Amino acid sequence: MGTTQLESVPEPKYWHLKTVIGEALDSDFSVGEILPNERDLAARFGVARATLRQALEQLELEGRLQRRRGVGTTVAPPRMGVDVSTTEQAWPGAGQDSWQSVDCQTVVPPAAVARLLETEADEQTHSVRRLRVSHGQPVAAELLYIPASAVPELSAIDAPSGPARARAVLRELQHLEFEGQDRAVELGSARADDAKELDRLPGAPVLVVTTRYFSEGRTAAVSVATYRADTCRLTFGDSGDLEISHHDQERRAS
Amino acid sequence: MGTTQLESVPEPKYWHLKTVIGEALDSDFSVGEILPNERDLAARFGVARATLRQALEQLELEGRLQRRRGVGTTVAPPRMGVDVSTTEQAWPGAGQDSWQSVDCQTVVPPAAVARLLETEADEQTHSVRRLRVSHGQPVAAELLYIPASAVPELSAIDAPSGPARARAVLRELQHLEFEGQDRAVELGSARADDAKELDRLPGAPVLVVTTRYFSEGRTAAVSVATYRADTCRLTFGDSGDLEISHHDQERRAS
DNA sequence: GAGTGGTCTAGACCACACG
DNA sequence: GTGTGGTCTAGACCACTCA
Repeated sequence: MGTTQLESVPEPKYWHLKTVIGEALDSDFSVGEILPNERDLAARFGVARATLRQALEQLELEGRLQRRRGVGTTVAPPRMGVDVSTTEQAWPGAGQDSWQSVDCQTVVPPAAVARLLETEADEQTHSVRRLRVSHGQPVAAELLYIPASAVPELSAIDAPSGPARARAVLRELQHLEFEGQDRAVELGSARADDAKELDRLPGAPVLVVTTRYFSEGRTAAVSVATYRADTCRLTFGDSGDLEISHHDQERRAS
Repeated sequence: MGTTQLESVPEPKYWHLKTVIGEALDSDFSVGEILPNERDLAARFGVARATLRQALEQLELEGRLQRRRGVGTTVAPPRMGVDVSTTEQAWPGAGQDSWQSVDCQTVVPPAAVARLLETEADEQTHSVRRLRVSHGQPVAAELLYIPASAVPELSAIDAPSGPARARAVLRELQHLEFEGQDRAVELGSARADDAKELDRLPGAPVLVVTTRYFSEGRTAAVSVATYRADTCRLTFGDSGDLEISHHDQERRAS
């Protein structure tokens, strides 16, 4: 009787909110503009703050919003394309590769890395910390693991740690014969140390790029690079100028 | 007096929980095993259910848990490696490429896709829907856009829609000269239609792979493929057997 | 119908940035 | 200090799966 339309599958409020706000971002806001605070927005839409936050979280995940504690919520610029192509086959640190070395230590790698390196679980590796900056922003933090046995000359390097040692280690790497590399991308959440380098909170979504470097028939190095998922689009090949946002997709006609 | 240790930066409860549960998963649970329900777990750890859920969400995001409404929470198997390398340069649908065609329609593409295709905003395109299945599970849903003007022969195909038309369209594509492709990966959230194909809830995190196909000096096709971020690790090159989980990384000695 | 995860509420307090 | 987003609580109800 009263129900003219049967809401067979009621859409969650936060999903509907996300759509509404997303459309508002397209039409009424420009990049960098600040949104009303969460309490006001929640009141305006007649929902609890937690529900409003669920919608904002999704929009942030899609790279459309940027939220900073103590500051506010702003409209994010389009994601920047970051080249991670494997076409330029070379050791990390070769030439000018947009990474800056931060530190180097000697550590026993985590089990997963040891497995990739095909070393004993407790074998020592050099661990180089690097940071990738693009357009003035940190976009990725990397840990590069090199088995001590792969480059014995490294034991001769003076500095026990620090950026100087990191650069020296990378320099030694170039002397090995490069036989290829291997890459994988998956979703992860930022560890505390990575989050700090990337200016994000721990647990922030990141794209984890794992690279294996081969030399002399074995795995000579493994790199685990965590890219900010909110601000980065990883590009392979010459698609650096590619300009697409997933949210721009719409439902096609049914 | 009473405070022997100053908790300078108290770790969020959900973060600590995530760590504790993560360790428990490694030591006390095996793949496929079901966890206690959320209400019991929350009570056991002495936190609100919302807080417990925040921890579980993170673990699910990292591919360590699988939650299904009405069923329960289970320990997820390691992510499967899905090859998306660009080394095998060819048109989509060529040979046996692990995709199955589902449907084909004639639509005006979303603005972002039109931009990639370098077509007018309202130009018609063929839109092929494909599904990728790996190890018996759907891992990706794709929409492939081909400007009507790029392959005029397509207007002669009989079927107005359906898988038969999809296959016919792909067959026509093979006749064009292949000049290269372009790929980008970014984080997104599943649209309602993709979520349904992937057996996930709308908004679930996905890895969006955008590919441009070039022919005769122009963009002849654009593919937008959304991969389940929880179950997939995208591999480039011959790293299909790569076995790493990000969570396996640990803090290195400071 | 019982049990599960998913959504939602209306509060509270905390950590942080900035003037 | 004030205002922001981040965390947390203790409930409630809903949608789904399965016996």
